[in-house]
Amino acid sequence: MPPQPIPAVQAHRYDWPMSAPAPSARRASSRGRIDKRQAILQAAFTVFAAQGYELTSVQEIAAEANVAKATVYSHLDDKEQLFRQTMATVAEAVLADSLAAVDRLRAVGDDLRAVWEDVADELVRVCCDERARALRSLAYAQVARFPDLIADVQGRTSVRLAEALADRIARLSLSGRIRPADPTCAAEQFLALLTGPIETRSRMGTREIPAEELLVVSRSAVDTFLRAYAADS
Amino acid sequence: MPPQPIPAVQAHRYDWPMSAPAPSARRASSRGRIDKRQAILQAAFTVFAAQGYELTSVQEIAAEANVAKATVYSHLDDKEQLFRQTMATVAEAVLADSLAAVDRLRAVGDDLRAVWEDVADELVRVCCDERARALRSLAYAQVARFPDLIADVQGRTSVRLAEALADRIARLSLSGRIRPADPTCAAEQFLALLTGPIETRSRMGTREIPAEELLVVSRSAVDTFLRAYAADS
Amino acid sequence: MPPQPIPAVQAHRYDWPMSAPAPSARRASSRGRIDKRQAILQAAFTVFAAQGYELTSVQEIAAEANVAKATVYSHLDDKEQLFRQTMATVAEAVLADSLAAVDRLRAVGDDLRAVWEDVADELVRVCCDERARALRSLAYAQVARFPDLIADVQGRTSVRLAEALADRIARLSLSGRIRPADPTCAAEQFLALLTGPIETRSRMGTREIPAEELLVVSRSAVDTFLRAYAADS
Amino acid sequence: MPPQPIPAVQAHRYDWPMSAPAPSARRASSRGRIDKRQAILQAAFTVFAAQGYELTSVQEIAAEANVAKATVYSHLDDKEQLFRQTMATVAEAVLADSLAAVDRLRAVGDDLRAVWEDVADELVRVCCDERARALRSLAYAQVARFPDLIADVQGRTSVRLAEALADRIARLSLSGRIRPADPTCAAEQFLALLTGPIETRSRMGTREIPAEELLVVSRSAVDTFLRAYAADS
DNA sequence: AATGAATGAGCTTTCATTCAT
DNA sequence: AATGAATGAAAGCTCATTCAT
Repeated sequence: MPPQPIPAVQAHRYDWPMSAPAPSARRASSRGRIDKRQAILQAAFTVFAAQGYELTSVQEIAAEANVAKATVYSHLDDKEQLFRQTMATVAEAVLADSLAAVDRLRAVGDDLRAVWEDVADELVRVCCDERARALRSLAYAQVARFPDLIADVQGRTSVRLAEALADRIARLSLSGRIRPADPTCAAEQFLALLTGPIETRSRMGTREIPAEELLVVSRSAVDTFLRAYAADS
Repeated sequence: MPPQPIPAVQAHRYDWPMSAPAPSARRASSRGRIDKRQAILQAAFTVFAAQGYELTSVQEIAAEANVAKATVYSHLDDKEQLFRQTMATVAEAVLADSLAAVDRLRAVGDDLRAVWEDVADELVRVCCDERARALRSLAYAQVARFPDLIADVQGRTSVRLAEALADRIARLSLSGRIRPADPTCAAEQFLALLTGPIETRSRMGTREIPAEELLVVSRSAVDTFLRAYAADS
Repeated sequence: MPPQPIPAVQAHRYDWPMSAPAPSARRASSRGRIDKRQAILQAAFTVFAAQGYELTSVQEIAAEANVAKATVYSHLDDKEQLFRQTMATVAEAVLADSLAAVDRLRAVGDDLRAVWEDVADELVRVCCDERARALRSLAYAQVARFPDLIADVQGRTSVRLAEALADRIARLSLSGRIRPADPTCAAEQFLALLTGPIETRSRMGTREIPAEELLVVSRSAVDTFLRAYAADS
Repeated sequence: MPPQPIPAVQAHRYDWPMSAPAPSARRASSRGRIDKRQAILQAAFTVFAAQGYELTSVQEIAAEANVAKATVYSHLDDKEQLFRQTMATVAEAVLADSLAAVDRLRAVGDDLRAVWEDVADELVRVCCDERARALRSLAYAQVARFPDLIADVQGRTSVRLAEALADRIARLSLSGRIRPADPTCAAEQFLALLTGPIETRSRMGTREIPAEELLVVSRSAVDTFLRAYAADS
């Protein structure tokens, strides 16, 4: 009888691009080791996202990554480090996508509303993304166990996102498209108008939000935001 | 040597009023049993709030409630029910406070802004309340384990709160103080403007928000809300 | 929430006649107490028989007897005494029935075989009786826990039955119907021929033996017994 | 201070030969694992036999096998499987011995009685064997908890033994040494004549039967059996 | 470097038993 | 006498982690 035949977890699998070093820079064996570490981290996020931190055993992660349990420990110190590394890696990836959405505000044409709607739609897409939702959910869930982790994850995501958005708003303010106001506060409110209703309506990810409902939320957010912050034309 | 000398948990203690039946309605012994059940639920919330569901052992709850572990099991079926009952009870209490805040919108005087600021301040107080924060946090954290619980808790708190708020907004709309708009959407946005920034700034409750910062958030929320929804005077 | 609402056990219920004292000999209240003790013992045997000693909780017995758990303890010292008393009481009842069957050998007519077949059938009936089977089964099952109990139960049943049977055989031997042989040994063998195959075929009571199969066993036992022990006519 | 200093169980220790695979067929490490599994099963039988299923804790089995409790669980799924595997393994071993005894009937010389006495003595030896007794006793005792186990154990022991014996009787019948009769019934009765009195006299294993008493039982069984079944010479 | 095997520590849950009313 | 309530003690089981191969 094989000792622990853990079945593979039924869940989304998350693969993300790594900032891969140049292939020639490292020997093949070293490369293989990095690949395995990579595989373990991805497996870890897949399983953590599906089951949460506590309900996930290291055994399950090892099975998902097709390695032995001890191999996981040879790459990451313990379950805590495994979790932290996983979260950091995913947070980085989510942030990149979010920033890309905000960057669309760098080129604002005549139609101010159109651009904001575009950004809002894109951010909604990122917010509803399984990966982003799982990331937030995991971070929130572990506040009691790893109180510092939340700052870390939020620092890498919401905060930097809000800052980037505030930058755009400041520029729009200078160019007279947005009325004079604290850009940080405005950015914070825009994100709140967008994500707040979505979190509520999705019941923290346990309910699927229909596309048209998402659109309503997105449009309403932009509408309220522009009513409050658009410069009087 | 007592076998399990669990030290008392260092944490806030939460006592909430129960909808107490008339004292004469029950015999003393029955009353005593209810009191003990009450004590167990309060102890449970105290410890759960401080440590989270998984890190909390039933033993610790028993110690906090000054009863034997088996006594806990004689009142609540198992750890899961203990958690659910605790959450339900606290959610009810939080909801009552929130609704009281919103009720202030029933009597709106000349100064529309003044009333909304009053409501906002009161809701912020409830939002930053340790008890409410812990409730949300615990619910979020257990999405993976008890997916239905989140709907239950949100149903008893955010959703009913938003409905009550929407009712007020609808009346204000009819009386011409708020411009015609979907009251549900408006209520949802008002709450998002209030709680979103607070959750972010408090780092999900791991950081204390200074009073003046809270005031800024509250005032900004009202300002944006009224800019977007106040009837053109 | 009532603490332990144990559902009644789905099982045969065993009521047996008690050697009732004369009604006038005791006060009514005392009579009630005896009745309750009686009810507890019967309930105990019902539940023990259905579930075995270990899987039966005192709570279940109390529920079956419609009394509180503590009441059981006020009548019987502890679970062990409860079990022993129950077993002794039932053993007495079973023995009475068995002895009645053997008594039919007191009046042997011309047809020796007919009488033995009658006795065999009657004993088979007692052997397959749920009550007798449960008694043996419970005693066997607790050899490890109560090693002396088995002697007690066997002493009150098989041994005294074998003795009674040996008495009859001795008389038949004297009267020339049975060949000279050790009556004890003969009695023992007759019972073995009867009960051995039945225990095996019933898989210790887990399988129902069809009536015709029982008849075969019974007839075969008598046949073999008479071939070995009937006097040469 | 070790937390669980379980003392070793005072009891017979049962080692039985395993159908060992060729040593070269497996790697040393795998061999080691099998050895340990073997040790655990033997320890389990030792402790189960001494204390019964319910009074035996997995902890005690682990101690007897000189492994940690968790190691037991890594080899066998849970206490139930541990018990079933143990019983199956021992049943197989007991059966082998019993069949060997019956095989002596393949070569019947002139003296029919002598062969049967030889077989009877050998079977009595197997029946009184601590190991066989414990096996039956454990199976009987767990009828309530594992109703199917009894069929399994009896299937592997009594039933197959009776069949083998019936085969021999059939051949003896064909060769005219045993009178024409149902061989199955005859086999069943022979075993009943042998084991019935022994179980009764040994008080289900709680009393040691003196050697001369065993001889009486054995001789009487053969005598009665041959009187009933030997062909008229 | 990778892994099979083993383990220490801990947690949930049950239950016989006692005690105050 | 009867009972609701409370509890001490123990058992089954899991899992993160280590170590020899």
